[in-house]
Amino acid sequence: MFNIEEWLPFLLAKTYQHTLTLMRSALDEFKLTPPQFVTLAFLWRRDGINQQELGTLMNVDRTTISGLLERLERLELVQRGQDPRDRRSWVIFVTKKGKALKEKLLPKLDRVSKEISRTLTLKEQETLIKLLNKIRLA
Amino acid sequence: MFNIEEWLPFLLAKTYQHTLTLMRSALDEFKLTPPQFVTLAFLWRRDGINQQELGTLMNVDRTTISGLLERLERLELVQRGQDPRDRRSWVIFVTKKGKALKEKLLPKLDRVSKEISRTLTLKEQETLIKLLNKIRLA
DNA sequence: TTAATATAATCAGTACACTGACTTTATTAT
DNA sequence: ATAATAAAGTCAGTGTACTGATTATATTAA
Repeated sequence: MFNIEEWLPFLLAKTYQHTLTLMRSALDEFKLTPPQFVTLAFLWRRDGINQQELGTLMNVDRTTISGLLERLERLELVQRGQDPRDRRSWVIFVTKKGKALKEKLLPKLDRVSKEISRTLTLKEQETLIKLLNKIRLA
Repeated sequence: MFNIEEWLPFLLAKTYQHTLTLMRSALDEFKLTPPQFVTLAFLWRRDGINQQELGTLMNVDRTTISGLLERLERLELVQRGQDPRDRRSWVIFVTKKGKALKEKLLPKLDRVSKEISRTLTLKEQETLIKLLNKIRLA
């Protein structure tokens, strides 16, 4: 018998929604959304790439990246400049303001993942990450 | 050091997106979206409830349920009728057409969850479901 | 009973996330 | 060198998912 509540896609959807709620309250004071934070987190590591490359790293559609960066630019956290070697693409840079957020945001977001998995033992947390990674990289 | 790719919320987001892609191709021929299917699956079990109750079961916001049902009604898969005992609420019914989909959809969707977790052993699949459930019901 | 509160649903507005069409610039093939 | 193709990004349109405001109906308290 099919039980939707034990169906993997449903469980993933709901646990993900739950993390979104926690992230939103953590990010609220910064006027940032969860996907905007994730985008920043990728750019902190890999500055100066183009939208295509960023989308590939993040597993996000090109049109979605477009909008995300537009909003991050409006917040003055990133800046897009022309790539002299390929005039089709933008090169994305994190601004000083965007870099300054790093120290404040990381501890907050660390707490989010602890909060989500607070009912799991440390070993279970590791297992969960391992299994999700196995699916993701399949 | 913070590594976004091993961060639980990110992993949940990406595995969930992956399941959405698989679901979309499974549901394509039925002109149904993943959340629309989930809604139907809940209604197959619990017909005649109102939007509030459905939202609670599904963990979905009241306004989201509103839109989902409007689209399912447009597809003639559900129908909303007045509740004589409380004129504020609708009572939701699955139509004959909506019930008929059950036999066709369930096997398709069963295959989706198998496909997602095809790189996991059976034991790992059980573990994953157990851990996600633990988070969800926390 | 009337007034204050609460509840069910909708509406307006914002942000993802995707598809498909389009523009601009690069690359490749003839 | 030109034509065909591909790639980077944007735009329009649809569907979630949310917040906050509003409407209509119920419930509760004075």
